[in-house]
Amino acid sequence: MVKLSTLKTKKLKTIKASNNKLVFLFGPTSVGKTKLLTDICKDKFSVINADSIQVYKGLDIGSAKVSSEMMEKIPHYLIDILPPSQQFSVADFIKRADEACQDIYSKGRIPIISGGTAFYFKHFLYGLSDAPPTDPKVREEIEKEIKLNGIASIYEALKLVDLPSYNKINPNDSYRIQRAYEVYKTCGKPLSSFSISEKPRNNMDPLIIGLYRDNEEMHRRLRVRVDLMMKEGLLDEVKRLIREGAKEDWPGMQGIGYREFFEAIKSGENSRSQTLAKIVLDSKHYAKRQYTFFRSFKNVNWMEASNTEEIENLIYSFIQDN
RNA sequence: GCCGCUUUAGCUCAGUUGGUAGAGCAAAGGACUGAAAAUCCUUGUGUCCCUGGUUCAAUUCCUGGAGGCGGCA
Repeated sequence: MVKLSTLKTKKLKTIKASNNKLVFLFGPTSVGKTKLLTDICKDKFSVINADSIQVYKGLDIGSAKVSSEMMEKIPHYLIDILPPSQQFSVADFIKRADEACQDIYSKGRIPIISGGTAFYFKHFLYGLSDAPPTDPKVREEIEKEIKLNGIASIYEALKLVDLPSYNKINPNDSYRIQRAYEVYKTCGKPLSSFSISEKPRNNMDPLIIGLYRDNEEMHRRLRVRVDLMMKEGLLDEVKRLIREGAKEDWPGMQGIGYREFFEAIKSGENSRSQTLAKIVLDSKHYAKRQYTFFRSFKNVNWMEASNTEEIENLIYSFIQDN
């Protein structure tokens, strides 16, 4: 880990033309990103984590975080930066990833952004709209309102102030209804009046690599991985977190491999093997959603994940090509 | 061996007072504007266990058989 605090005092230089190359490495959970990174030349690259759960301290086994040996070999950024009780957002990701890139370039290295959170990749590349960030007070108010009158009433309220969003968002999608309504309540402008750029930020020149594997193979890997997590002591990790005060609604606890234990405690009747099966199932569903999102990205070099040599060649020819 | 219940989608089960059937889960596909490991959308033909019978028509009623579960021996 590299400390970023010193960077804050420095003014961030605009990225030079020569300092605009970086690698995106993404793919669904368990496809083999971490394994691949261990094979890549240590001297030229530093890794920026783009995984919304691995940013949290103490969530090691369940999030399949890279080992500390691995982090010593290749510098890693955006890992273990927050306690799991604290909210992290795309905006935080972009800000810190930008800082990390500056630091990496200043050391003559090239950043590899690696992870499975498609939302982070998308907005790291294209940026965010000018819509206001979440105001916890406003969100709390809206949540109260939902409890009182139901999400349908918020949806109807949205119709009056932001018809395009109302039409776009499904009435059951409480998450997006809340966000759209929140934007209006915060700044008085509809969410639909803000747009996202279609061009990469900062003159960025990314090599975009998407990893995939055969479906059967993915399912096999997921099962093996969850078994391995148990052997490595996932249960003890969860017990430790609960002892330390972890609550179901902590942001970090919505991660797969953690939330299932809270579900099990709640229902009171799930056996160990049922909980494990649920973790595997949730992971499969997640991997599927990740594929769907990543597949919508443009200019992706889709590579079979076991094809290590070809992927390395691709990366090396990219950084040599000036 | 006898008695009762049961056999319908990959799984758990509804249902058809006789006109060839539908939920949940799974599976497959999709969306994604500061919580994204989140949130949400779309997609259901399956010898209705087998065999005869009654009927214009049987997955449904009746006979016989097979599998499962329970009880009594």
